[in-house]
Amino acid sequence: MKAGIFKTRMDEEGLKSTRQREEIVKTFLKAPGHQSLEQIYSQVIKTNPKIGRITVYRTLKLLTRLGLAIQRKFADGETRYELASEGAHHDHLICLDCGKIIEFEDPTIESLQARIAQQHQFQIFQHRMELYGRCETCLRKKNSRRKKS
Amino acid sequence: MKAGIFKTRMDEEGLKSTRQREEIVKTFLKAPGHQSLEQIYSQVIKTNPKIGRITVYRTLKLLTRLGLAIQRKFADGETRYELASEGAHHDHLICLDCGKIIEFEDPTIESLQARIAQQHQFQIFQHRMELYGRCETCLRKKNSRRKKS
DNA sequence: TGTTAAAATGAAATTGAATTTCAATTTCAA
DNA sequence: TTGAAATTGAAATTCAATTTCATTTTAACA
Repeated sequence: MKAGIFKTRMDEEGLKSTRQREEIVKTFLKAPGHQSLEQIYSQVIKTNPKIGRITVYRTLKLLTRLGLAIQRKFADGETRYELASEGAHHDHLICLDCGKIIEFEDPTIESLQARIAQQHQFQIFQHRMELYGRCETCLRKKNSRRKKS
Repeated sequence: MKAGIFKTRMDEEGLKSTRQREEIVKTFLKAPGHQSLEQIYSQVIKTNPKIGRITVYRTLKLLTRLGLAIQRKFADGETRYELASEGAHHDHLICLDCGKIIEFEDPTIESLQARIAQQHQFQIFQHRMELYGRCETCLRKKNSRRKKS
């Protein structure tokens, strides 16, 4: 997503573009991934310490409403936001040691969904799949530590 | 799970069995499924209005620690508890209209997990898969309503 | 059976994330 | 430039969940 789309969508909704919103959006775009509200906020105040946490909350919520951001809640409870454009529909691998979040897409999930839906006569709108474990880096670290001790 | 196991596990941990705990556990066992803290609490006070919400919270947390209950957080944000014994590893279908939660197990999820893990060199400990949509009953209701209007 | 240390209870206070309120400020269309 | 409408941000509020702490209960032991 380019910053321009944000302004266009704002216009469409009759909303106003402010300095604060522009800075928050710019910060959000600069560091993609799955950022928590606190992470975004702490980045924003580096540029402009006058912007309040409240405005960051509101702006991210606004981006979500406009369809430009997606809100995610993983098992750790923290609310995170990611760019809506980052791949149509992906799921997540989460490292329980370092917190790294990796996106993945797997075509077989779709057919799996379809089968489950049919079995239970459900109409599926969306899904959530998260795999929790240990990433390659943390796995190596742990193994080398074990050898030493 | 039988109520007896609870006492045995309590003994093992050096914990004390109290009237309140017994009533909370009995209530929890009586209505299996995926109950929210509030649902359990409102059932408990029907039997004994003197039991506080705090004790219900603590007891469910205790059951989780003992491995007898499992805590779940779905997209609606409410914390729910289910019996640990209800099938080793299952996932959930959630109706967005009526809130009904259906459990399912699918063997292909395991192989899917294994493939993703290998691709990303992850070691998977656990997963979470939730399908959100509309259940058969609500689907029928919606269709019949549409025909009438 | 009585005593007592350890554990549990429950009311109130606290926490922490997120939201609402409201007066002051800013934006933008006319 | 002006003014209505929207936005901002501090403070207050909400809401679930947790912690604190004085009181009560439990169960092990004398």
